[in-house]
Amino acid sequence: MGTDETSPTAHRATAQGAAVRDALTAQEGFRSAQEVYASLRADGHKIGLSTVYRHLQALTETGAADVIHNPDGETTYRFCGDTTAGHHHHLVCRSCGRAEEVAGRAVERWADEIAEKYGYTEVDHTIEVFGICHDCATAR
Amino acid sequence: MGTDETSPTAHRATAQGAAVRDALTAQEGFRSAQEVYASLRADGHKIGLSTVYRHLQALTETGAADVIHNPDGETTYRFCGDTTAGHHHHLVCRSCGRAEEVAGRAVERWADEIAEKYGYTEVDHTIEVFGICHDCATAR
DNA sequence: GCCTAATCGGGAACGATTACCGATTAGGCT
DNA sequence: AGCCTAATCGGTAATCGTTCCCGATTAGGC
Repeated sequence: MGTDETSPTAHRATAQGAAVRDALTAQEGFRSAQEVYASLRADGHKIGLSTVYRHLQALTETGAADVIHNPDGETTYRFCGDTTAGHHHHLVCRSCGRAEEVAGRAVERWADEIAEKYGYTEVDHTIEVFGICHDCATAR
Repeated sequence: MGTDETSPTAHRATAQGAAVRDALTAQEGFRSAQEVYASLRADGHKIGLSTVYRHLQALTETGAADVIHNPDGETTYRFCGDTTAGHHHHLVCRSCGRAEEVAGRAVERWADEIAEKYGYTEVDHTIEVFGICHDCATAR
């Protein structure tokens, strides 16, 4: 029912739009717009940086991609197959960029509780967990 | 106990260093380097932008200031009187910038748990809660 | 095929932050 | 008190990521 309306992304189907989505799908972890752009060019795609940003934002808006700002303040994107997944957070590997989606009902509750305790409303939050995944750890 | 070693900040006591710290202390919420710079200039201080950044970073390194990246990716600083306070998070008002320090043992535990569950080590996390404080809410 | 509007993409513009480096200044020493 | 040296300052240029602009290109309905 009321999920899909006309076309996947938005209006016209373009090669560039597909390329950006593919580039994101092709890899596990979070990647910056610049990285996506670089890898597309490396693959021989004719695409502009502006276009990459444009599509990345579009994907974000439709919920097809997750965004996080890493500790350095860089904006990174990751494909999120399940548009209906709704709210969730990430456990991101600092070394390889790979990420696990984690639900964490407990944190949501905690956030709501302290917000209420201090009388804050319209609450929202940023929660990301960074670490070194098992593979990267053993690889040392 | 073994906290303070020689002098408060680092080396020489300078007027600019004090000015930056004062500017930060003077207000409750998180403020960007640019804002601190602007308010210092507005107060008639002769200080350079580079210097503001320098001191802000110094304060951060000594733990005298907390840093967070707001959802827009801006880096903001806040004076943290208690250097021994250790790890904590913030409940920040989106409207006035004011913030409450919250401990949240529960979240720490949650973060550690999921990290362990997925086999991640050297775990660290970013947790900030944003909302509208009571004052700002009623002011509408 | 043609036409029109949406999408591209290169480069300029932008805002935040860092780097550079000569000028200034704190403060130990005499 | 005055001097000397090294640390700090601060203006400007450089960097980096991201957005804006606008003429060129292209999808796709007719």
